Amino acid sequence: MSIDVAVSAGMFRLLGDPTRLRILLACLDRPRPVGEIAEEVGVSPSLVSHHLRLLKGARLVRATREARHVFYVAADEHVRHMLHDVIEHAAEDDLPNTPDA
Amino acid sequence: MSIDVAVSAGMFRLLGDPTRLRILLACLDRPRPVGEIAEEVGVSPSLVSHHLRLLKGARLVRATREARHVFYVAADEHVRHMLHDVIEHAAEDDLPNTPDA
DNA sequence: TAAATATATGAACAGATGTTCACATATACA
DNA sequence: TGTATATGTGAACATCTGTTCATATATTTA
Repeated sequence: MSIDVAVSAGMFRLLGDPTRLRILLACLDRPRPVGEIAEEVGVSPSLVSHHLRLLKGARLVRATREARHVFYVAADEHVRHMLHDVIEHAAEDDLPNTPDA
Repeated sequence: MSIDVAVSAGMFRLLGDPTRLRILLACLDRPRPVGEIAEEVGVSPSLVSHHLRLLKGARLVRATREARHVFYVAADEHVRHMLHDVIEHAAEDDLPNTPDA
């Protein structure tokens, strides 16, 4: 009945790389081909492919082949919601109440 | 107006280590002293201290000194909510629909 | 089949990261 | 002050991880 910390930490670790997080954000709302993601994020298609493989392995994205292109999307609403949530937290400006250094 | 990906990724990276995640979970609901956390997680107080410093630096926990002990708690409801959310996602059993390897 | 486009993969390297250990600091009490 | 308890810190080390580069696979069209 205990929480599977390893699995949760694994997910967090994947989201912990800025490049990989940008890649996931790039295909958060609609399916997008690897090349397009690579352009938007500003890295090589090869690197995007590497990262997408990890994200797919963790079920954070789904892949769909269509002709020469492979489209990737965030796996489900849960992923979208989670991402939205943390981004919101990160967006909070530094509060003035920081008592101790 | 763009998302601060670096900050979000930084938070995720911190949560991405199993030991550190366990430490945060140990003081998620109520303030707890370092030694107690160390015992529960099963690691040295030194290591707990190292990790708590990082968590504190990211405002994921708050520290309160009380006599010889220093109590740590999850910083706010946002952190608690976020953690709860992802753990829930991780708890989802492997779905049977895994089309392609 | 051959060529072109799109994506995937493996090896290799540099840099980051978690852990340990020894020691330092802080607080309380005799 | 001196001792005991609780926590913090720095260096050192082994391991992990992101990135690059070359190359392989897949798909379409000529």
